Amino acid sequence: MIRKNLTILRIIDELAGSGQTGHGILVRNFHKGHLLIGQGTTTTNVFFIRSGIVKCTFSENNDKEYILEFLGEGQVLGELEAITQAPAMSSVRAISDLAAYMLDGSSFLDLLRRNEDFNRAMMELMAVRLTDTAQRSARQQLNPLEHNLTQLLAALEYEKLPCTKQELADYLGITLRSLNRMLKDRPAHSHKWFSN
Amino acid sequence: MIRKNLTILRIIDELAGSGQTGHGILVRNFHKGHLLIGQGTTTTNVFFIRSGIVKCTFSENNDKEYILEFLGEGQVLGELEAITQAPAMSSVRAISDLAAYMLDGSSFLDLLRRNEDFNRAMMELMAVRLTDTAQRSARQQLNPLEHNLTQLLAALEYEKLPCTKQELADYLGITLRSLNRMLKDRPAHSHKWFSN
DNA sequence: TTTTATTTGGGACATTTGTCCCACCAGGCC
DNA sequence: GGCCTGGTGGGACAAATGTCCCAAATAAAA
Repeated sequence: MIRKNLTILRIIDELAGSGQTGHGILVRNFHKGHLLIGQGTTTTNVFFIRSGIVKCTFSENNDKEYILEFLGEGQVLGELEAITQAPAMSSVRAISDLAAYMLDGSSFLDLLRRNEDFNRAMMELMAVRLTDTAQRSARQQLNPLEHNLTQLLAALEYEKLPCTKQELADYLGITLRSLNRMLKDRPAHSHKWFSN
Repeated sequence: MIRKNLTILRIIDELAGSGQTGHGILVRNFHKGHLLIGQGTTTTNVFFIRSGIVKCTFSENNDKEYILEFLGEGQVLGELEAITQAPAMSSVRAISDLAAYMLDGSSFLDLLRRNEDFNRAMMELMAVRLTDTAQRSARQQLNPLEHNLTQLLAALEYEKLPCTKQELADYLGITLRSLNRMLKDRPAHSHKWFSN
């Protein structure tokens, strides 16, 4: 549900600590709600989450928005844009206070080229993301909402994701109204997941 | 619509031709309908399409199936499984006669490690696939079907994809009945896209 | 050619989902 | 307190989608 990647985090931790320059890796803090990347804009930075959670969203008619994924500890932001040299495909916003490493795109590409372990780790990260993204997309189409909702609620029970109902609906790709309806008609389940 | 990647194809073409061994790269032909990778099975091979088209599908209750993407010239199959060492996340089936390069997983990983150009090209390929997959997923949720259908038909007009209506429906994540309905109620458009 | 599947096209009805609208509650602010 | 704003919960109706079922056209097999 909330994607993480401790391998990458460990590598970056070490790199940031070593050498005087820390390989151009900075540490920055952002407060909840801060927009790290705006869909369609040209970002030059790559981030690595130390702590906190962000949501990646995509919108088209800009009235509705779809949540692609929630990223947590060790996850990378802006790599796709750095690699393809294209404007950001999605927006990324902190939904909790955030601590992250930050470095510019060219340094990131350098790292990819020179550090074999890092290269390997990024390759795996992208492969996993790709399978996860594809699977979620497929499941969302194949199963009735009822089923997807059940899965989601189960995942949320121990992930304490600080998000609103609207965000849950956006994640499921449905309207808030539909979400409420399903929660209501749900057999005697405790939806006390909203610990926020 | 049909993903391709000439850069990769060029690299593999050269590799396959050089050296006596051709770096362990074989050329194989498959006929339409052949299953190259079965969801859930453990594949050890990686393929590079020389010509022809395949469809990648995912199914859960195995009665319905969702089409993740159509891959053509230069595209790679089985890389995700080789990289993550996990069983195949989707099935891949030829929907036209096919010619492809083939090599085993460990050779592929070697290539990734030793050949910088190849590494770079694969990195880009995965990044592009990731953005495309995510975007398609998002669009499918955000827009009404009517809109998605229009897009799809437009793409098909010059891509002459040899697939059935059922497959189109599977790609859109809807039932065949729904697809027919939309095609019928469609303003005076010529859906003569079925040149097959 | 006859027979058998596969593919395609659609009617009728049940279900699901969206849209519009209203109401309640809690926290921050004047 | 009163006043806003954002999050929440749900009624009523319209629109979209699925399910079941049947029929014609086309392709494949005998």
